[in-house]
Amino acid sequence: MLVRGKIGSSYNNRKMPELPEVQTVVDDLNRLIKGCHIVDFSSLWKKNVQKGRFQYFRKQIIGQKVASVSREGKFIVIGLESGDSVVVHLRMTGALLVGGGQDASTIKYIRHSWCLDDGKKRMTLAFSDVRKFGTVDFVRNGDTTKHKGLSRLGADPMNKEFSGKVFKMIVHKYSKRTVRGLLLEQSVIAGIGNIYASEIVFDAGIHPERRCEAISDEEIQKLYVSMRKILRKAIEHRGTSISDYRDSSGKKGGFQKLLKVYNREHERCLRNECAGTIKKEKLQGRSAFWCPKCQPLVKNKKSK
DNA sequence: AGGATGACCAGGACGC
DNA sequence: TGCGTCCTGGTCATCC
Repeated sequence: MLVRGKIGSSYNNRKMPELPEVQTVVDDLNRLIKGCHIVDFSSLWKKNVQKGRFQYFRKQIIGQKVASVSREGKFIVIGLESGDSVVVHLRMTGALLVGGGQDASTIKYIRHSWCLDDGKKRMTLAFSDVRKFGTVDFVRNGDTTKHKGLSRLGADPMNKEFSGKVFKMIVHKYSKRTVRGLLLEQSVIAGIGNIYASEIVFDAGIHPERRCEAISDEEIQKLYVSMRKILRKAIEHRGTSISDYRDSSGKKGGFQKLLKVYNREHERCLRNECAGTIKKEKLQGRSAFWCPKCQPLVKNKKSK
């Protein structure tokens, strides 16, 4: 029996599924549900299914076959053989669990479930979501322009075409933004959330509030390398679990052991030779963590 | 007009 | 015990 009070004691320290967590789920689903037919769909929170058009959603997907699963920013796109798509966003506490992945900490929060058939047996794909912010939508012909969230997504930082050159152009274009603000802006760079934004700027040794126009080309390059490195490492470790995140088997990720600043307020900086203390502050309404010694706030230049 | 700010959504934890 | 506040990301309205 899980003692939830203990697990959730650091409630402000829970985590959202960001790019690496979503990628982990997508990779798992590709392995587990590709080729399955959708036999049935039910929901206990219809409000978040196609903005309340539950019957429409259900009708569109039943009988369809799962062709592939992919990621767009933090969205999970379940491609169907007809060309239509089911678009899922886990928001803060969502998890997609296949078969027996449910445990005590997730089973009581199942909001929607799909009954799938792989030709030999039936299985359940369950959407567990404590906060009920997660959404499920149907998109005809995979036309992403018809989906509000998908249509507004910026470039994917893990895409091969997202080069250092492209990143530099973005940083120059959004010169008035802070570095952290830029990393978190889904319409520019898709997939980075609070945890990884803090980890990336720490790795690059850049203060989160530096303005884009004030960072050197060398720093832009550093930031680019850190962004790709941190995200790649987190995917390798199957994401970060602080409280809620579970992969599709209900298991936690492993990247939380490698976090250098996130959730470490008042703790010692982990960089060798640094005696700094990790600072936490709300920036643009979200908690940011950084080491004031490793990431000094170099005065932002006034624009010329 | 671009960027910042705040409300909203939901509900568990926590302080009093 | 119970109430108010906090916290979280994405979206949207509003303000400067």
